[in-house]
Amino acid sequence: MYTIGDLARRTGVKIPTIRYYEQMGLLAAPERSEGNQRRYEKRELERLAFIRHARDLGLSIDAIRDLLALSEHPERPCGEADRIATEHLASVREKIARLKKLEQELERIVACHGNHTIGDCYVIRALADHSLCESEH
Amino acid sequence: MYTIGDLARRTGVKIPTIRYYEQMGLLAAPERSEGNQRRYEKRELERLAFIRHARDLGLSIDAIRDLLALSEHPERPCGEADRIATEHLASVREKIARLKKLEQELERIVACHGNHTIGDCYVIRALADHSLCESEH
DNA sequence: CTCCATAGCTATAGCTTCTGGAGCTTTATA
DNA sequence: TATAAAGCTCCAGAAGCTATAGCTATGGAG
Repeated sequence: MYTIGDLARRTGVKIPTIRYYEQMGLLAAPERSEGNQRRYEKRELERLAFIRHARDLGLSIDAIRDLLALSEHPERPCGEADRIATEHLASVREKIARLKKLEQELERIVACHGNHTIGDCYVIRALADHSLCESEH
Repeated sequence: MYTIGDLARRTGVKIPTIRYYEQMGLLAAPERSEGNQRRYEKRELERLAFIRHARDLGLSIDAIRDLLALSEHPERPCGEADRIATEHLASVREKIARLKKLEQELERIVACHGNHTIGDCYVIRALADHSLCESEH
């Protein structure tokens, strides 16, 4: 039996976050002690570790809920799990692409290196005038 | 004189967002018509375009507030503006690095291609067992 | 057995950056 | 002048937590 604090220490998920996951339906409401404190089994520790890992990978709460539901049916085909992960990979790649464009634009903007005045600072002028940008963003 | 709708059309910032920026102190409360509707000058249109552009580049509301304050003093040195932009560039680069790690991990995870069952699906197993990961994240 | 620190409880609010809706008023146009 | 489009304020919600207040339970020492 684990207390909520045990779970927090073992998974690195903060206590209020564990309670929040319970509220969000990622974790079932666990048994309680006589004094109304949550008491968890090993299964729930593993489930929380799964959630933590998926969150670290950037999956949404909704996607995780779906994956957890799928994982309860080991005999079913895994196409759906694959679809969720693949879609997420695509969204990660999109984010990377977007950020790289920003990176380029920012590199150009900071080229002024702060050694003159605001009045002719490229940072300020570039922000004020979109047409100074090289690409869309 | 522009209405709030004119500003929205010209900058691509939605009307509730313009009002939100006013609340957040990025835009000063503008003049009002006799019927209490907001009426803007060209200056404010330009200011909003600046904000829009900076948001597109991913700068926070706070950073933008600082940059706007700086831009009111063209005679001052621009080191501070440069610092804000440079810091932001660094944070963009960090995000890119983190996302690339995620991308790699997800690529490995989706390699199972959904052609078997949940029970031996690599997506599910990888999420359940962090030790299957190659790098930290 | 009592005391105390630590840990847990609930409920609620706050963060960030908007977005949307309800219910009403103003403005512009025909 | 009638009416449609656009504006107003206020409030709630989305995501994923985090923090606080005010209280109770637990576990070990003396």
